[in-house]
Amino acid sequence: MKRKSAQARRVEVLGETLKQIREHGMLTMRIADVATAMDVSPGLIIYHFETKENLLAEALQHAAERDLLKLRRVMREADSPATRLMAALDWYAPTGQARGWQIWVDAWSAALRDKALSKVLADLQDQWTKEIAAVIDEGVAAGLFRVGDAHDAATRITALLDGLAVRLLVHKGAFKRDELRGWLVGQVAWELGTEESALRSPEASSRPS
Amino acid sequence: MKRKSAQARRVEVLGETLKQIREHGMLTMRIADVATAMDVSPGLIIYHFETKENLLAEALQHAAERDLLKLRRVMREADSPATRLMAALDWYAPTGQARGWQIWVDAWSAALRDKALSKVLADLQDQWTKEIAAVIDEGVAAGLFRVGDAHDAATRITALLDGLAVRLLVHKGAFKRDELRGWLVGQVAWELGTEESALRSPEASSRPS
DNA sequence: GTACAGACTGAACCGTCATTCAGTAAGTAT
DNA sequence: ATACTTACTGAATGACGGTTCAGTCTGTAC
Repeated sequence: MKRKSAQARRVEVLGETLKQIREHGMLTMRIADVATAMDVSPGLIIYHFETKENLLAEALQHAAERDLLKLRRVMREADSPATRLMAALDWYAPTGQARGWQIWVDAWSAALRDKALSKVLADLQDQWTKEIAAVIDEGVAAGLFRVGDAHDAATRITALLDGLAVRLLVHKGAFKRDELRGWLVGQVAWELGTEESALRSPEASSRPS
Repeated sequence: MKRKSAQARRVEVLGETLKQIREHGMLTMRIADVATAMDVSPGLIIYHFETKENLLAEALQHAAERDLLKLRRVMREADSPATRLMAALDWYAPTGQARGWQIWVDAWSAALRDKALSKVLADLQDQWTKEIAAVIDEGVAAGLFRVGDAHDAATRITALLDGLAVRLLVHKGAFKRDELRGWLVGQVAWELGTEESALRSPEASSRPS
């Protein structure tokens, strides 16, 4: 078998662990499955992570960091506050089988009884909200948005998205994905005192002339 | 030991199961603990419910029915559409240790991999949304509210509440409980085209003269 | 090439439950 | 009283799966 540096192996294990969490759930996922999928022995996982609990915590942390990096990349690619904001929300919103979302719902539940996980989630939420609040502030500074408190508005907007996402996960037929999109646009327009047309689609506002 | 009718015993077991779920989580809760708490043998639980999976599904169903009854009772006690709506939302909102909420977050997570649970949750969500939509319609008929689609508005309002509740569960210090209340009032006022003062507090609108 | 560190194996171990089952006893009908 | 149903016991069972550990192997340093 191939040998790898501890660092590289750990990252590899974390990735496979996240896959297994998505497939089998955070608590019901088995170390043996992670090992099998990597064509490696169960002992190796414990060798690198000590305990399953530890593995899960590090996997979540890893996923959180990955998501935050991705969020920043997504936002960097848009060129105005309005498009940046919508790009972030569109990425956050559940799409397809909502791969990413399942992990966070599992995590919410597990975090109810695990302080370490709870900390990871709280930090993630804070970062997310701050990123969104920053774009809003940017829009306010540019005279595009009007808002009482950017951080509060960011909290409400992302909370609405969380709530709608969960509904869709639990009950696929509750509403359509583009209804969700439309509601989100309406909410943002209201929160930020701007025109829906400025948010409606990436194209619409990236060609303002 | 006391013998009871199967019916009575089942209800008793379901109640204790819900307590154990709140304390230890849906998946990690043990049948032995339910039995011990009831001063009864583990075999009894299986005797009445066949399997743990079955027990959990029935417990959730039981909780859902309990909550719906409670919701209707809460709403019946208020006397105008505005107070009825806010009474429902206030009861739904997480308070104190958010006892009720933990179960539903666990359930969301478990439902990702279990069709039976998923069905229970989907039905519960539908019922909830319909109840809220009905009050909104009532308000519209009375000329108090103005809204595009009552069911959609109800979905958005309850989704926002779900999202905010989860945030509070995960990160207690994210915001204050009365901030949540305030945001909710603002959202409802906007959705329904009414005055915040009509919703602000139960007293305010139950003494309209 | 020799030595060493540290990645890795995989079989065995062991605690933890859900579930089984043979038996007991409390109600009920006759 | 007698027979019968059905709630209930509690010790045994068996599967599952995280963790251990003694030993192997591989890359690297000298």
